[in-house]
Amino acid sequence: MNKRQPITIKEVAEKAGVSQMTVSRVLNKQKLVKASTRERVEAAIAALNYKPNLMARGLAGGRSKLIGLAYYNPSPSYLSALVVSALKHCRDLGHHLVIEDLSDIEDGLDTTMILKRLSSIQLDGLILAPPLSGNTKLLELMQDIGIPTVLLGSTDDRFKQSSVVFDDRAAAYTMTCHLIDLGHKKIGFIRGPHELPWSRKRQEGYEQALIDKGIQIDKKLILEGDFTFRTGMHRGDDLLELPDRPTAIFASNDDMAAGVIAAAQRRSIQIPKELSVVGFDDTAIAAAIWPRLTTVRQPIAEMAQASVDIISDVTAESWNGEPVRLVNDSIHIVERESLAPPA
Amino acid sequence: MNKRQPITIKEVAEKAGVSQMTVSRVLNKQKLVKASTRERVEAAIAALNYKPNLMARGLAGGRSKLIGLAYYNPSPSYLSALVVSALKHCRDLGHHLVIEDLSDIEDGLDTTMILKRLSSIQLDGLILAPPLSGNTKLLELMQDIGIPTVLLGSTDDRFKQSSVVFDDRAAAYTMTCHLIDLGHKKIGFIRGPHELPWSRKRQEGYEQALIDKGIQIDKKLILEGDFTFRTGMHRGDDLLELPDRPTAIFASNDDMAAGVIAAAQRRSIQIPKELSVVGFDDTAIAAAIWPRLTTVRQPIAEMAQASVDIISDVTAESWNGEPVRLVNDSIHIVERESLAPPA
DNA sequence: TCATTTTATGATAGGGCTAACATAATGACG
DNA sequence: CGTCATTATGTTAGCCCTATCATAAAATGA
Repeated sequence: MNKRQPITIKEVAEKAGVSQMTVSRVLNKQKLVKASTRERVEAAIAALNYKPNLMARGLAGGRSKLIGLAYYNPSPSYLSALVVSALKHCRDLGHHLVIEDLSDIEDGLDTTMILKRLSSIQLDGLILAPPLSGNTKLLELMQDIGIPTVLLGSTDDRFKQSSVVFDDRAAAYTMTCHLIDLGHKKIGFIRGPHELPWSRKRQEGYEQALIDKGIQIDKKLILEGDFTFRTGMHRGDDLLELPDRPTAIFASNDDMAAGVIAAAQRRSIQIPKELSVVGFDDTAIAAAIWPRLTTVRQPIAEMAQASVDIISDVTAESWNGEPVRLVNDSIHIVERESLAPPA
Repeated sequence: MNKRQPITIKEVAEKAGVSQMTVSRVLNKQKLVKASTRERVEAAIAALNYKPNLMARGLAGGRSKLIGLAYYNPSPSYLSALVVSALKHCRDLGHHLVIEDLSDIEDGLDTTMILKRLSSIQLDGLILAPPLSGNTKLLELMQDIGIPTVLLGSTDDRFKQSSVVFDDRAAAYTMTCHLIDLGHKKIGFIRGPHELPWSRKRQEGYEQALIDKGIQIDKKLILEGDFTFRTGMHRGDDLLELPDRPTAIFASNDDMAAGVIAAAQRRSIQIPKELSVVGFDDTAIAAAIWPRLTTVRQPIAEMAQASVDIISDVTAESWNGEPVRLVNDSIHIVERESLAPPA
């Protein structure tokens, strides 16, 4: 039928007996259209089944309705939580999501490549997922290109960029206190890579809790992983081989916690009877192993949604130019089966 | 510096002392440019750090460099494997990936909504991930709009659409034979939802293997799950409660296999000593539990890549109009720790 | 009532690029 | 050296929409 030749704004205008501009105004929900005219135009749009051409819009107006989401070596569960939520919200707001994988951009940071990709596509804004949001050079670059950027999980006051962060420190603090309140005194901690700010934040929360509860920090109980299952298992092995092994292990993400559980199960250590294991993030894997992980929920979906909102707002004309900084402070411990008082 | 006003093709043309069209031809890698001219233009592009404007390109040429990837209620690991791989390949080919979540499109299939979203964005092509690729109504719709579509994991000869499929039947057959060859005779099977073609295919493979090896099919050993960890655990419980319980369980995806392992561990059944468990897909979870899952690898990454290739080719002018149908027949069993000969 | 503000609509001009055709330069060959 | 094919480049006209400014209509007020 009318498939080959898409309807254009011109035809709608004719059908409604108005100018293209009026149709455009209706489409963009501007105020200056009489109610009766608006209705007529909307009827014409519906009748012709008209859909505005994004490309033309982007070209003419400068706004593309395209939001970028860039990441770097993501954990699958984190990525999909992020993508799914961002996507849902994009759709609600009439945007589209363009995913950019910057994984093979080395620390050398191939500026040319990134620039080429990002600046040719006229994104309305860009969401930088961790750990990209901690990459100063990249932030600088974005500031230069002038794409409105939202940093996820990290802020940097040197740049005028919006951000949505989670209080990692407080979350880790809360979880550690929870462990201590249950009676644990020897709590192993597996931190993330030292170069990532949230690794540090989580460790700080852990240490502060120990201090506040009057427990000596034992450096032997603090090991570093890289947020993967594999290193979680290795560091778990290390902790379990200690002559006086911990009664609980707090891994600073779920993948590593799953690794610790695997390590314990290989040694036939009963969880949670002989060893408690807790994680961080509440990603899909937390509920997909047995015993299921007790973990701190990181509100990934909410944060993704907030990021999309910010870009949507920043793109709007009413924006005052100030970066938006959101802190999500909903700390919630998801109780499952991997945690119990010490024997 | 030169950030506010992006460089346009015009400036490049001036700098190189040629017409815009020649620059355009260089950009689009057409043949009809003299080598010396091409070099001059390329130098100008590099010098000015010019990046073509996608929107303008899409508007003028009809090709947007945008490839859509639509899904419905994905498993996180499958989704991220898909996205990451499709993305990588898109980048290599200079495309961008626009993700579309059709999850809340009910079976009623809100045509208007989908149309509105998909047809306004001028996608060069659309990849339909399972189970969308099995949705006849949707396929019909796509055919009508005329977007080149690639079906992932499913074909439908009624439509002239390309597809990339995996031989689920053969893979399940191979795995089942492998179990039997190890000495297993009572093999439980947890199938997927009956409405999905690949659920059926996998079950057929399982049953055919039993038949070929002269083992009676026992319907009590075949249960249905919905590809989630949760139902895997429940059906695992069911199988393990059987008076004469199986020595091996073949779950038709990894999430369900993980559920079976959890169920066994709760009953202190040793894996693989007392029970072997195998999965299907080789997604991230297979290596993120202990014991790690022996599973059939589904080449998600390769298939995603192939899909992108197809769209890229179909978009090219040289295309002959025929749908491309690819079958990936690289069946590979990933041996890990969850499988052993029966006690 | 007419001047003045406010509100609603229209006309025009691109935005950056490519398709399609037109032209110019080059080469082949009798 | 002219003819014709071939290859290389240029010109022009849009693609579909929105910004901007201009105009028209309605509302306000003295």
